[in-house]
Amino acid sequence: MQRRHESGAPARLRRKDLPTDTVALARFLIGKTLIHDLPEGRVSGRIVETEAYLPGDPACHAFIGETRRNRSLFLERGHAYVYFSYGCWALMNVASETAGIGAGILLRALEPLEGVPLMERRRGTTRLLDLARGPGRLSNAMGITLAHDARDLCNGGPLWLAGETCPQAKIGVSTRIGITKAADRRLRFFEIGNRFVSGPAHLNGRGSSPANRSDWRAIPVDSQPASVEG
DNA sequence: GTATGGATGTTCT
DNA sequence: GAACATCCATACT
Repeated sequence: MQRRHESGAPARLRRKDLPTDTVALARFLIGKTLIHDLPEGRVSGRIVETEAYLPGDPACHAFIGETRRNRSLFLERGHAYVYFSYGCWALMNVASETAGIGAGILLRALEPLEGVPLMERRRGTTRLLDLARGPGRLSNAMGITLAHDARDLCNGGPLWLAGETCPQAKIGVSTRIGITKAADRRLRFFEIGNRFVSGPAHLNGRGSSPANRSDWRAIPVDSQPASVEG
């Protein structure tokens, strides 16, 4: 679904606005705004896809214990964990839980809102759909690099989270993408029907055959985070 | 629309 | 030296 962004930025999210629980935060972030104020101007986008990496989760980088690479996951919620993936890409996460507990949310896709020309230049394409669909593209379009690892997104800095630019649509849940450990857990969240969500259609609520219906499901509006898996 | 394979560098064994 | 929360081009149905 296409959206025009409204004039004026939504309010900054403060740390106390963020749920502490990792699954709750992953769901909360869908529909919120990621903003980066660069010297060249502002780039921003609507978060449409996230993945939760929980405490004690074998797929979470923090599972092996705190190392130099993953230490940002152990920061208080609202800090960035940015790491280098597959030799080319910086992947952006938001640390969750309380300080000392290693867990976080991978931001997988954005619907571009502001600074589209800047994103196009960084990405080397003018295809709106390809600017920030996928975690590597997202960081590339937003100008997020390893230098942003451990940054606090809630301290008034240039990289920050903001509220919704329009009401949150329904959220779907599926298995996570591109992992081998704990691959059956349903910890990927996305805005149902949004074309800027990455991954195969059968995981995004757009599967054509009825057999694919079981690959994802809508989350009941009032469900508790603990009940969305399974 | 989906599937496959190569490229890339850091981290940890 | 293997693993890796990916992307892109290419070759299919």
